[in-house]
Order: sequence, then structure tokens, then C-alpha cells
Amino acid sequence: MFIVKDFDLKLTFESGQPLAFYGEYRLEKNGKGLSYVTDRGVIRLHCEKTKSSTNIDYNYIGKYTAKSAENDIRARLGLSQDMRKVYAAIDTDQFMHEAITSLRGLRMTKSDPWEATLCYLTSQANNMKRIRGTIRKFVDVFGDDYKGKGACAKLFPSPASIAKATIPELTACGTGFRAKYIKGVAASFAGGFDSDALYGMDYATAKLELTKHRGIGDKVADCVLLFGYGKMQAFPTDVWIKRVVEHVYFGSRKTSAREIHSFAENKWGPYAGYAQQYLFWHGRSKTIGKPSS
DNA sequence: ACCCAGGCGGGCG
DNA sequence: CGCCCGCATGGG
Repeated sequence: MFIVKDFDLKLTFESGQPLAFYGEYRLEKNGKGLSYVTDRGVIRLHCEKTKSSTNIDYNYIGKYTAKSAENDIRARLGLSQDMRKVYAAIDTDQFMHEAITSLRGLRMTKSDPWEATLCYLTSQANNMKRIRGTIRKFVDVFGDDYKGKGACAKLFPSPASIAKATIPELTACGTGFRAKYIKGVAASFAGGFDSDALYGMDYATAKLELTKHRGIGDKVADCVLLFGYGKMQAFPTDVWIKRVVEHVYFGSRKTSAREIHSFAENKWGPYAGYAQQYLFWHGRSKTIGKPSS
């Protein structure tokens, strides 16, 4: 059982983070529930909001102990983050203040590097619904089966299992033109590429290592660093962020991704990634800057 | 029919 | 550098 403040499961889950691509969010009898798949099993959460905090209960299937499951949840849902500090750092102007007021409790989640990589390779020129459908098919088709203690579950597919799939098998999951990138990067993660080594690298160096892969460009690399490695200075600049930042901070002037990165680094520094997530979700909810809005 | 979706690589001026 | 294009595919 966790008791935390400034935590909103629905916002955290639904704000376009990788957890939503391989997890399941649903209504339960007396509150909200969430389950997600990892390479070790399935974790189920149940949340109850009280006046001043949120109580999170959980159970699990798979190669977990009570302790390792608890650690997994704390890390993935960002339960150790100091939200007072986060909000103090990103509450820089009227727009961000509105975003914080509207989205209080939205946490940055932390997936495994490989999970985030697969999710954001799939995301390019794609929409949330189809991304989710594709990742869920990956789990169904390529995920190992866990069987034990009267329970069974599909696990998140390994790099090796995706690497040995054929291109037609991948496109059958709805990847489209991204299949060749997915297969190639999976092969790298399965052998040769030491993904854990990037934890020990600074942001810029780790980004260089990621973008050596065909199919991982500037934006996907930033997503992997932010959502997969927890490097909070990463500021993924997609079409939405570009629109919102141009509209709110640049008087609707067309601005290059390079300039936006520089702006974000100066304004939010080590918390730029957090600011990005609030800009992204708040901007989308208000369709800020979008043509015909 | 056309446009868009949490882009990227490649070619061109 | 910046700009434009093709890349698959389903939904507005």
C-alpha cells in the first residue's frame, strides 16, 4: 500500500505516456484500477482518493516478490518524485500555472528503455489509438507466456523476439513503414547495444548513442531518454509541443526544434521533460495552436 | 477525395 | 542549414 499526495492515476495513465500503450486502465467497483505488462509479469493497481492523498493498493502475477513489485510500482509511477520541487521549478508563467492547476497529480512515468524505444518507434507519424493497438498486438503475438502458481499472463516482448520476427509479421501488427526500423533496433538491443550503459551517460552523450540507430531521430531519442531512462532534461519536440510553444512563447512565429530545445533548457533546465508533459497534455486538451481551432 | 497522426532518412539548393 | 518528399494505414 502506498499513500501519496499529488498523484492522479487517470491523468498519469491517459496523458500519452508509454504505460498507456502496454497497460490497461479501467473502472472498478469503488475506484480506478490499472494493470500493466512488463518483462517479468503483470502488475495490478487499485487507487482510492481521499481528501488529502491517494491510496494505492496492488497485486501481481509473475516473477515478482512483494518487495520487487513495490519497487517496480514506485519507479514506474514516479512515486518518489518530489512534486513540491517539480512544481516550483516549472511554474514559470501563466500558461504553465494553468496547466499545473488543471493537471495536478500528473506524474512522469518511467518505463524500461526497451519498452519506451519500441513504443516511440511505433509512434512516428501515428496516432495514440493505433500506437496502443500495435503495442498490444506485439504483446499478444511476441510476448512470452508466464505460467506459474495457477496464473498465466503475457509478458512484454523481448528485443530478441521482435528482432527475429519477419517484416510481414511486424506489419501485420499495424506498424506500416516503421517495421524495418523496429526490427533493426530490436536486433541492436538484443545484442551489441548496451542499453544499460546509457544510464551512466549524460543526456547529450546518451542521445548520440541512441540516434546512431536507423529510425531513432531527435524526437524519438528524447522520448526514450525521458520515458525510458528518466532523464528529465529531455524535451521531446513533436508537432504538438512545437505548436504550443510557438503559440504561447513565440507569438505564433515558426520556430525550429533547435531553438525550442534551447528555449526549454534555459527556462526549465533539469525539469524540462516535466514541463513538456504538462505543455503537451494541457495544450492538446485545449487544442492550442492547432489549425481550425 | 483530402488531411492528419507524439517522425525519420535522404536528397537538393 | 532549411525545405520537401516518400513512407503505411486508419480515422475524421
